[in-house]
Amino acid sequence: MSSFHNPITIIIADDHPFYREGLLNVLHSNSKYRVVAEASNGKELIDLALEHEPDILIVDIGMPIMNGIVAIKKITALGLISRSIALSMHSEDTVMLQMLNAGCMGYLDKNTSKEELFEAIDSVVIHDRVYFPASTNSHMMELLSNSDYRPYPEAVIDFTDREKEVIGLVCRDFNSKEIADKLNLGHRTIESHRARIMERMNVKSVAGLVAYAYSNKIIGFY
Amino acid sequence: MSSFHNPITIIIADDHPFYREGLLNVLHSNSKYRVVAEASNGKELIDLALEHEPDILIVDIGMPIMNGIVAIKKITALGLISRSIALSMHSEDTVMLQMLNAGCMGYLDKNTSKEELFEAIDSVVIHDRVYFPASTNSHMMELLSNSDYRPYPEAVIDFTDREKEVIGLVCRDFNSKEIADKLNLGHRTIESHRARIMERMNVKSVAGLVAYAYSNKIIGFY
DNA sequence: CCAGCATTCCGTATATCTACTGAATCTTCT
DNA sequence: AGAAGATTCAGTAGATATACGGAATGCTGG
Repeated sequence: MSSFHNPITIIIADDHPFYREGLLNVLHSNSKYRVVAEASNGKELIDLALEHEPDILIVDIGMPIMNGIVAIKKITALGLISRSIALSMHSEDTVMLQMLNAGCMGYLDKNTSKEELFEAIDSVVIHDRVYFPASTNSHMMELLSNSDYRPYPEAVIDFTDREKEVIGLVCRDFNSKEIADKLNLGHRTIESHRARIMERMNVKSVAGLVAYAYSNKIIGFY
Repeated sequence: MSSFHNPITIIIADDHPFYREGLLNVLHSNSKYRVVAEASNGKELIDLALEHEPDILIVDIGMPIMNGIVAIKKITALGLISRSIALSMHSEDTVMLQMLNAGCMGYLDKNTSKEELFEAIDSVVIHDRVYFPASTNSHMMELLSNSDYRPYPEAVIDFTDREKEVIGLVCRDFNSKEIADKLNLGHRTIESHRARIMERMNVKSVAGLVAYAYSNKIIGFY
């Protein structure tokens, strides 16, 4: 059903050169695979994906400029490449759900093994099947069956500049009045922004807002 | 003044095998350096440091089980090794300050270059001088001179089990009453915990609490 | 056994946030 | 010019959180 090159062509995307080096090394050790390009952020990834049209993208979620989920979303939206595997740091289940929404077919913890990586690639490219590591899968099932669990709504929300500014200041422990003074605005305005942000994030309180911001790498980690 | 082996002996610590692989590769390419061990978490790092007593530790901050800062702190507390370089994801200045407290002599962004890594190692090991990348340094200066900036108090706070439990639930957007129900406690008890946690974190509100928890990887990222 | 700490609980008062609305500018895009 | 969205501001009410101070219980290591 699925057609692909031989060797399987791959683009890897990660903002850490050493991690890319490691990935590259591992993939290079197996002649079944060929890495045709490397990207260090989401924008680069889009350009390179358009240029090379590889069989699969192996994409780090947390990248500067444009994160992996947004990039994958845009690429799949272009109808270009339907196969990608996301790499994430902490097997965050919310991220996993976002990814599925974005159109990813596989998910790997960043501290995965060589064997699992190969298995994931083969599953997605050759067998055209989604791949999730057994461990995280069961963990997610558990979470999904837990009524307390409330996944974040969309894959990635495009917050406006002002919203991102407010999010950043909230995360830095400033209250509405302090933020208002800082931005020369009324505190009610800030509260409007906060309410709107929380509504869009689908969280109930400032705690959720900050957690969401960190989980989704919206803030620059001052 | 500073004595060291030839080649310079190194232990690297990172929870991601591929990142380790990349680091290893880069260091292996230069005969001046020799990696004598690899750790995938802070506890392992401590054991290996005791065993090998290398010239320098290159340590990722964000690792499971025990993070890099705690590990370095414990190792330096043992008077064993005084030289280490911390690797961090996002050039977070709060982390940088924590690291200095812990006794680190160098700091590198995880997406640093091969050249900068070598420069950092040589600076710390050979010249016995602290190393900070020019970019982050100026940025930090700017932050330090900014009256709004309030660094976190200690390097790492040992929160009690209950506190960590509460921190986790707060980060998951539950309010005091919900947490109380979940733990079968009074909501005032939870508020006491929150107050105590915030006091120790030296933050003013939930926002600061959650931000601190994420920045310091206290929570398990559910 | 005692000191120290973790854990639990609470009253009062104030600060801050959140919900629910509604609405006036301003920019941007078509 | 008109539509859509971003940004700004605000009233009212109620929910939550925070400050400040105090206290009882239980466990643990010296």
